[in-house]
Amino acid sequence: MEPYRSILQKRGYRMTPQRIAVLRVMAEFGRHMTPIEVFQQAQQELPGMTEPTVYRTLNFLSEQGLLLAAHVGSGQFVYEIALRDHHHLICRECGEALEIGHELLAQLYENLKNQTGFQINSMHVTFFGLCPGCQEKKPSAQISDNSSTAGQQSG
Amino acid sequence: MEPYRSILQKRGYRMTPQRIAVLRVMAEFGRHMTPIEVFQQAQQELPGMTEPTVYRTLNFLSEQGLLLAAHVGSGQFVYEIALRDHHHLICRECGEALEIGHELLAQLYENLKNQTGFQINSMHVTFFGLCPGCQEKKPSAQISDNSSTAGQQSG
DNA sequence: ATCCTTATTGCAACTAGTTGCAATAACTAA
DNA sequence: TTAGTTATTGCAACTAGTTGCAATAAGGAT
Ligand SMILES: [Mn+2]
Ligand SMILES: [Mn+2]
Ligand SMILES: [Zn+2]
Ligand SMILES: [Zn+2]
Repeated sequence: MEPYRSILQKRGYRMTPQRIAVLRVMAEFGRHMTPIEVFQQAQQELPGMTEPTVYRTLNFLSEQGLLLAAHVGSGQFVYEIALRDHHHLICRECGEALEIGHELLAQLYENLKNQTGFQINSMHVTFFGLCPGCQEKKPSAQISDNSSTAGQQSG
Repeated sequence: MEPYRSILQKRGYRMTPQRIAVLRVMAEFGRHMTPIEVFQQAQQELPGMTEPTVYRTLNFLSEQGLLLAAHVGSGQFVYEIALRDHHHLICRECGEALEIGHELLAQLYENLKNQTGFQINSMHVTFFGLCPGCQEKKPSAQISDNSSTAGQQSG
């Protein structure tokens, strides 16, 4: 926990029991968690803790790079402890999820840098589509109906 | 509006005054809008319309590919009429936003298909980073502090 | 050890978004 | 046209997430 403390202090922020509780929970579980889940767990670590503080803490720690945030599926926000840069592929049909390393996006980010000047640093992107299994079941609605007026599904 | 109607009907859904109102608003404004904005505008088109219906309609039309959804900045969901496939680059520092065509991501999606089998169809992805201007002001915190424990900011 | 500055919290009230369910009304088919 | 099926809506209650502000306490300095 002390490394986290020094990171924050160097930037003029403070380490608090509430932030420790959240970091502890995130480190212990090591997976995507909703704010509500974090709140429930953090309350066990630190009984007095309130909901607004959890939301603010999750947001703050994400900004500081200690946590990763992501939208998965139905627009719910989830968080996880930041250890390795990675991204996610999720099947719109069955929900199957796959984790991929950042290497696969490195070239894209470099191209974007060259063509737009933007230095992209999104290290936890979620892509949606169809998993191999669900592609078979669906007769690839690629060109058939959408083409005229509409584009494609959301991201 | 009739083309939209036939798209939905072919899939077993119905065109309603509420859906027409939302589509009208989205087509008229032609930009990213929050659900609340859409609600206020749609109410003018169709006075009786309620909030839950707007949320459900936005979600439904996104699933059907008639609208695009995206998360921009502070986790707020925005929608826009689906005309052309595109993505967004947003500066974390000053908020500057840039639109890019899908061609820039096509190669990535092809690589993902080859390496994972997933057929990605996210046609409205938002990437965060630093615009050219803000890169100068910030001494590129690339390696300096984050490296040991933490990863990078959220996406 | 004590004081001081101000980042951070808790509270309470608020806004945003979701859900179950009965009533409504598109569309289909006679 | 009319009747029937059921997708969709409105309502109301609910859950999720945000915000202003005064009270608290972390960490630097003495
Ligand atoms: Mn993840
Ligand atoms: Mn857009
Ligand atoms: Zn699948
Ligand atoms: Zn900028």
